[in-house]
Amino acid sequence: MHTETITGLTAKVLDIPHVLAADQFGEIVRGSGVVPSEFSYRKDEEIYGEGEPSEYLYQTIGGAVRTYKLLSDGRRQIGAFHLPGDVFGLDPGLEHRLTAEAIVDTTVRLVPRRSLEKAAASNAQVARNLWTLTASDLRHAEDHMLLLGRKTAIERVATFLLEMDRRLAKTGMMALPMCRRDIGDYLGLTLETVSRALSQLNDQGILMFSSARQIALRNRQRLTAMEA
Amino acid sequence: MHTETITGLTAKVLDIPHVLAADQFGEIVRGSGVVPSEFSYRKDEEIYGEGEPSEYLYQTIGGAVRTYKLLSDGRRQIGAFHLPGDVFGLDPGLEHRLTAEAIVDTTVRLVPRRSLEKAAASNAQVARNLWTLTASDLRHAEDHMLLLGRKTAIERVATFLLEMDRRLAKTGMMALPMCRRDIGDYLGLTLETVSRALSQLNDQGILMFSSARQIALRNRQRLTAMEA
DNA sequence: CGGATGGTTGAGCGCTGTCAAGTCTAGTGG
DNA sequence: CCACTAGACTTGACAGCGCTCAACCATCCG
Repeated sequence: MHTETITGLTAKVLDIPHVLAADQFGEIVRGSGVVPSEFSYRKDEEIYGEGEPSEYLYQTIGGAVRTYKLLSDGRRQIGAFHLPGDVFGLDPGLEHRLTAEAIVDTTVRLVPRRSLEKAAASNAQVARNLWTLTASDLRHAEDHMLLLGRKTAIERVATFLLEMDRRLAKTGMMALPMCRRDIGDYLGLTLETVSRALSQLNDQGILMFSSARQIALRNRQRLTAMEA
Repeated sequence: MHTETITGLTAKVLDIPHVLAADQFGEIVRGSGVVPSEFSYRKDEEIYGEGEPSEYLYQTIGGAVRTYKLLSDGRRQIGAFHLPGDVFGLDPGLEHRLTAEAIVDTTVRLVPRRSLEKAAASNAQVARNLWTLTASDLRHAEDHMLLLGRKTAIERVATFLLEMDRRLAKTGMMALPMCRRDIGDYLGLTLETVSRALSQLNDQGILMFSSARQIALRNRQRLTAMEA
């Protein structure tokens, strides 16, 4: 049964504050009467490209996804990381505005947009959930503009750590799926600057590495004070 | 009659590419059966504050509005400028996520959110228009994240000029309503850096000042090449 | 074991910020 | 009508944060 899986995810989604108060994807899927498919992507595989027709709405089940834009010379800005439970791919135009790639081997659930549009036309709750999902993305983007435009390197990294801690820390320890370059491209920094900031926080005892990507926050209060 | 005013605005709105293909505000208003009120604000007057309950949806009629976020020490990131025809204030949670202020003396049309919510519950077209408005904001925010995270100062200013030229140039000349500090806080730069970039573009013959805020682009092609 | 990928750290530089002085403009009152 | 003032803008000098380039180290996987 799907319900079991969906219910399992609901608890997870509730942990993600930027997805408001409910399992939007589950509600949308149930409201539209469509059975979602599952699909898997290998590490670094493209899920969809910027400019391609937007045909599906996705939910990450396992793994992690980055969505990004490129400048002509290759400079990259990652707009968001999509962790288990997160919904992505909802570009309510005809085309995707960012490229989506699997950061590690990733499984997603997906439903055709066409059936969502159809359901939204007659089911106000589905329409509202779709709107709320877009609004969540907007909220994140607004916060991220403040970070990119006005925060210093150490403040950006502090904000990033708190965001990831909130979203994927289970046992006080977080396992980052992305490399330093991805973090840099998310924060508008170089990978070296990210590395230096993390080392500095380690030296100050604010975090502890068990490996480069296994990080435990040891003092969230000081980190919160640093994010400005 | 309202229709006259609304029709007058429609032509204007069509000039703004990030508002898609229609006068969303007008359609929403008509679909909800509410008569919008008008209200005026003086230069630098606050329209709503971050964290306040979001009670109205606004459309700029005359003047200009900035929406921004602040860090605790006063650093400011302007998320968007709202020029005549633009809709703002649509934060689909309970609270506004940014502060809105009039940049110059400004007149807005406004409708209560409550009546929109009500209309959206039964009128799918109203719901879709609200969603589309939020999606337009998201698209702008995604583009702006790329600018803030990855573009150089001169590229940011070039992008800004092309955006403003597109949105408010009438006779090949644009009259900027905002000061250099506002531009800097929009582009993640200081006002001095903005001023230097504009001077440089002037020296290169890419633009021409008739006064500090009256600017004519003389070579859009070179400017487009500079925005990366 | 050896190579590849990812991460850390150092040295030096450059872009943009800071601080400051000077100019221009618009608005105000004499 | 003009002097005065305040705010906005420009420009210069200098400094510093974060980038570039480079070397080295760690980990993973064949």
